Formats: sequence, C-alpha cells, structure tokens
Amino acid sequence: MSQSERRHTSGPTGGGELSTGGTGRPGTVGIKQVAARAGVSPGTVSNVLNRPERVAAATRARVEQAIVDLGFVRNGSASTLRAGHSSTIGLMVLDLGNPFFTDVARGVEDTASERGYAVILSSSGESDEREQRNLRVFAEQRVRGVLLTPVGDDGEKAGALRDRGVPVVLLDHPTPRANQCSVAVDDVAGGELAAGRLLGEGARTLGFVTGPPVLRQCADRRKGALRALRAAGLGREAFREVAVPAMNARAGQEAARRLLESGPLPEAVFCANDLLALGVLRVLLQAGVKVPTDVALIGYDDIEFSAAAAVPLSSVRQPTYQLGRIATELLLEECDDPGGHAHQQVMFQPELVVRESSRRGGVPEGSPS
Amino acid sequence: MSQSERRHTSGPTGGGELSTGGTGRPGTVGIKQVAARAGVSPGTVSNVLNRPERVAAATRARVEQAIVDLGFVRNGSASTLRAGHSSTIGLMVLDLGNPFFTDVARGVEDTASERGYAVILSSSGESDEREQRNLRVFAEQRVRGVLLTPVGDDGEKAGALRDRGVPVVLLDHPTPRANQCSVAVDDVAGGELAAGRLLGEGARTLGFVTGPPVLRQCADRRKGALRALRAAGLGREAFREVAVPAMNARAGQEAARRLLESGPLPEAVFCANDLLALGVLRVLLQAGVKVPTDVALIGYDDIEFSAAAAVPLSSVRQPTYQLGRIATELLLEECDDPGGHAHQQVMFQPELVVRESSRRGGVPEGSPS
DNA sequence: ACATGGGATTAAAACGTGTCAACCCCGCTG
DNA sequence: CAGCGGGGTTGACACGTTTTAATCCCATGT
Repeated sequence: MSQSERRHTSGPTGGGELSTGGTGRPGTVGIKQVAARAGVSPGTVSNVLNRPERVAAATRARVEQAIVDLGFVRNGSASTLRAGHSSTIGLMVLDLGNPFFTDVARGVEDTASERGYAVILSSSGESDEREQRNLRVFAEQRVRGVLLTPVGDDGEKAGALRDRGVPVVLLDHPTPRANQCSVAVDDVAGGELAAGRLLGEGARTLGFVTGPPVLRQCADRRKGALRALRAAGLGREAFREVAVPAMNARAGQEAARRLLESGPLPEAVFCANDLLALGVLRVLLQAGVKVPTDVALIGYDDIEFSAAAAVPLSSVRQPTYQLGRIATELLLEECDDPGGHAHQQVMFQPELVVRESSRRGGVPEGSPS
Repeated sequence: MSQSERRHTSGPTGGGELSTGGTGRPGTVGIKQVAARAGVSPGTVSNVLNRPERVAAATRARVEQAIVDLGFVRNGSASTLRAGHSSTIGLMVLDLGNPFFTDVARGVEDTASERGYAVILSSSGESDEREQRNLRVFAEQRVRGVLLTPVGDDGEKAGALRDRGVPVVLLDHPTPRANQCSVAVDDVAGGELAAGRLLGEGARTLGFVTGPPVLRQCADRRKGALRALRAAGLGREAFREVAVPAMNARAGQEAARRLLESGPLPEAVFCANDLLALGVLRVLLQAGVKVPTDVALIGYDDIEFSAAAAVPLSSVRQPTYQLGRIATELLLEECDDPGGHAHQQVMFQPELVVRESSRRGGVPEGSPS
C-alpha cells in the first residue's frame, strides 16, 4: 500500500450543482404525471406498462410518448409493495473471488435477464454471519426467489425464507429435503476421480489440502479421496491432511508451508480447490520441489488460470455456467408457477482434466485443453 | 460440456409442501401486527426501528420482543416508497470475471455494510447496452447512490441518475465534471511505467496488446506506453498494436496468435491487463517462444494469479481494495449530507511489480512478491 | 328504436411504512 | 393549586403503483 495518492477538491460551492442541477430536477414524475400529460387516467398508464395488449393502439402510443417525454421510470418500491413481491432474485455465493462462482454468476445473470428478472448478487465470504445478514437483506427487499450456496451444512438458514413463501434453490449443494430444488455436482465422485488418478500414477502417499471442513464441498471431496485410497489398498496412515480456514491462494501457500515443515512430503497432493492448488504449487516450486516429479498435484474447479500455471494444473472440471443457468431456470419456474412446479434435484457428474501437474510416469491421457 | 447429468424428480404432490408449509405461513406480519402484540401503536414500532432513542426503554424492549416472536422483517419496499430512497447502493463494474473488479467489490461491500448499506452488484460485461439496462434497474430500485465504472468514455450514461438526485461516483475512472466525485488510478503513468521498464531493459520494439480502445483504461495505458516509446527515442514504427474485443485470457490467446502470424515478434510486449497477458504468455510458451529471453512481458492489475503464472508475471499494481473503499466513503458521505459535501477527484499512483517475465539481462529490481 | 354485448377506460381502494402534528400524562415551578 | 413544559405515544395521512369492479361508448342484431 505504498501508492501515493493525490486529491483534488472542488468545494461544494464550486460549480452549478444546485439541487435542481442539470436539466432541472423534474420534481418527481410518476405514473400520475404521465397520465396527465397523455390525457388518460393513471390506471391506463399502469396497463400500458403491464398489459399493453389491453389498451388501444392509439392511446398506448400517446402514453408511451409521454413516458419518454417525461423520462419516467417506474418506481420499483411501489410496484413491489403493491404486488407483494419484486421481480428480482437474490444470488448468494461463497466467494466472489473464486472464478468458479463468478462463472456460475454469469450463467445466473444471463438466464435471469432473459426472463426479465434482475439479480442481486451477494457473497457470504464463507462466513455464517455474513450469510445471515445478506439473507436478511434479501428478505427485506422481498426478492422473488433465492439461489443459495449455503456455508452451513444443511442450508436451513434459508428455511425462514421458504416459510415466507420465497422459493429457494440450493446451488452447488444437494438438498436433503424433497420439497426444494437443488443443483449440484457430485463432489464425492470428483474427489475419487482426482485421488484415484494420483494413486493410479503410482503415488503411495496422498496429501489432501482443504478449506474449512464444515463446507460440504470440502467434506465430500475428502470422502471421495478416502474412497480412492481404500480402493488402492492403502490405509489411513498414507493420508496426510492439511486444513486451512479459507479457500484462496494465500491459504494454499500456508498449507504448503505446513506440509513442508512437518515430515516428509506426500508423493501426491490433492487440493479441494484450484486456488489452494495454485498457492501450494507456488510454494513448492519456490522450495525447489519438482512438480510433478517429486510431488504430483491435482486441483478442483478447473478455473481459467489453472491451465496457465507455472506447471499446468490438472483439475476436476464442473459445468459452472450450466450450473447457474439450470438453477435459475428451476427457480424461475417455481416463481412463475408455484403450484404446478415439480421440485428437482439435479446432480451433474464432474470430469477430470489431466495436465502436466499430475503426470508422473504414466502415459498422457484425458483431455488437456 | 460432456458432463452427464442425473435428475431426480419429486412430484409437486410429493411431500407436505402445502403453501402454508413449514411452521405455518404467518399470513403477512407487518409493523401493525407487531404493534398489536406489543400493545402499542404502529408509529411506536416504527420509532423503535428508526429512532430507538426516542422511545422509552421498557416499551422498546416489549416491541423488540414482539419483533422476534413474530419473526417480523421490515418491508423494504414500503420503507423505500415512503422515505423516497432506499438504503442500498448500486455497484456496476466492467467485468466480474476480472479479479481486479472483485477485489474492488470487496472493498465496496465491506465499507457499505459497515455503514448499514446494502450493495447491489452488477456487471456490464463491457457492453454499453447491458450497462444501460442495469442502470435502469438501479433507477427503478431507487438506490441511494451509484458506483460506476463506465464503459463509455465519459460516463454520461449516469447523467440521468444524477439529474434525478442520485449521487454517482465514478470508479476507476476520472471525471471531467467538477460536480462529481471520482476515484481512479493514473493509467497513463502506469502505462509509461510498464513500457518504460521494458524499453529500459533493452527492447527496441514494443508490442501492445489491448482490449476495446473505447475503454479509457486501454486508451490511457496506450498513451503512457507511447510516451515511454518517445522518451526512449523510438518512433512509431517500433510500436506494434493488437486490439481484441475483450479483456480476458481467451482474448489474450487470440492476440498472441495474431502477433505470431504477422511478422517478427516484438522484443517486448505490454498487455493492458493481466488476463490478456496470461493468455499471451500461454500461447507464446506453447509456440516455443522463451519468456523473457525472446520476448519480455508485462501485464497490468497484478492479480493474484500473476505471481503463480508459468513465468511469474511482472505487472502494474493498483490499490484495488482501497479504490473500492474510498469510492464508497465518498459516495456515502454525499448520500448522507448532499449539502455540505465537497466533491473530490482522487487519483492514485500505480506501482510496478517486477517479476521474472520482464527480466532480460538487467539486474533484478523492484519488489517481487 | 331499443336492448345486448364487448372492448376501452376510469375511479377508488388497497399495499406497509415514515412522519408530523397533536395529545396525554406527570412532575415541577410559581 | 394552576400553569407549564417536555418526554412518550398516538392517529392519520401520504408515498406511487396495481387491481377490481364499475362505467362508458359504440357497433351489432332484433
């Protein structure tokens, strides 16, 4: 933070910024003013906005003209208040700094805006308390529905919302409840895939670098890894686990340092996340450890940067954009027709992408990108 | 997209998901119900919510109890409608896929929530049309203020908002207008810094990979690069420019391909963005070009992944988190006291971070992280 | 000519909260 | 004891929109 900073102050009396600056503040132009100008009643203006087909072409034209003349924009609060619900959905992810979630968010935004919904994007930062607080904001805003990647195990935080009649779809998290939609990727399978590959390449000891174990993603990937371990005929003594409190590159560096400090390195390391893996990779290389020769490495999520890493990173790819898209479709379907909506639990299967970081001696396989 | 997908459907008549499911839908609990339960008038409840000091401790306690008993959450729409403005601010960035902006967003979110404001996060994806559409959503939601990284040159899109009395602070963009706040980083200086270093290391030809030239960031960094070029006594024939329509890694790959296809490579390449640089780096390495020996490379933004790239990337660092924080403070100051607010144009100075990608023969300098 | 019907428009009643003037009660002063 | 003042509380209205039932107008059929 050694950047210098220059400030240029223009006093409050500097320019012509009276409160009625610019083109002259139009007081407040509502549906009423529009109606007056178009020579119709407020109700008709509302109809033009919401059910244009019910109003005669001529009047509609007049009203629309008045709208642009006056620069009218509908007051969403009033609209929401009257209707009882808004036309926005809330999206809460674990960490916006993780490209995985920004990709998901793109899928959500695209789908929602196609359908005329706006998205309020929020990040819990893997903190229970921030999740709670942001969900409350959603509730206050009377969002139409919520997409949630819960930090807690069950996502019951959203129960309050569901009880209020707000549809909630779990994102990147399977739901234990049948009366709810969820979209997820099979993380146990993914963990087994990754660890299995590492062991298949000949590793006899396996390190596992993970974030907070309370995160289902971490727990499931760990479970998959253990499953692969058993399948390879190895016992728990061959498994070396390092848990750090976050899932970013910085935490990965910390994890690698701990690995280096305590005992001999495992022959292969599986990271619950590409961000962690990149941090691990960096510290290992700095310490003179050869990857994949000395230690093979696999991450998770296949974020864009993994392929460009110092040693191109093997990873487990998930259909991120699709995840966001489908979750949104399910949510909006439930919003638009709560009665006839059949709850679905969608589960995708992940895919292993093999790059250099995991190739020890075996033949190159998989689909390097 | 070859992931398989499994769907599990539980029919709409499956469980007990009647519309009054869960704990029983509480009808709609508003300030009125709370008032009744606490044995006070609605006005008092409102006071408890908004000016707790004006209400006697005993009554306040009774009301607060009633609030938790009934699970009341204030109706933001009604509140906003009545008050004329909400307690949310809008943040629109160019690209959420760019870690630079997610860092800025963290600064914004942290600051806003400290002050009791919520943030509606939105991304224009560098598209004029999406910017327009999302600004309209902000306007409909009656946000209290807007933080905007404009895609157009001047940010006059937000003029409509300012005229409506909504404070707008330009983010990562200096403003030409004195009646507006802005927070930015000196991109011309940054460009000069980067290009100057490349030329100082002995390069006699300079490539410049850039996104849409309409983006001020790109234009300014280019201007700085040209300035450095002149300072090194080189002419425009030594400058080779490639513009691609986006600023992500994919676009960077495209740019590198174009560089490779057309004529001899420049001895050094400056990218308007780390994402572009990472894409360029990847393609160059794949083509067998040595970095920095054959081609030196510098990016911009110093995102987290740059240090972990195949060749650790030199870059121009900006105070991202601070950018978001200060912009938000300025905005909220203007929101809370529009009269006594002195508009400021804040300009930070960037900082060069030298890593391996730009070291040709010279001595190692700078502050590698 | 009159009744019928239907499409287009309107008037008025909500939605839940914030605000502000009025009001009540109680202790204090003269 | 009357008057006063002030903290605490209340009641009622306004915010801008949606919606429903009612009204109006005109064309059509008898």
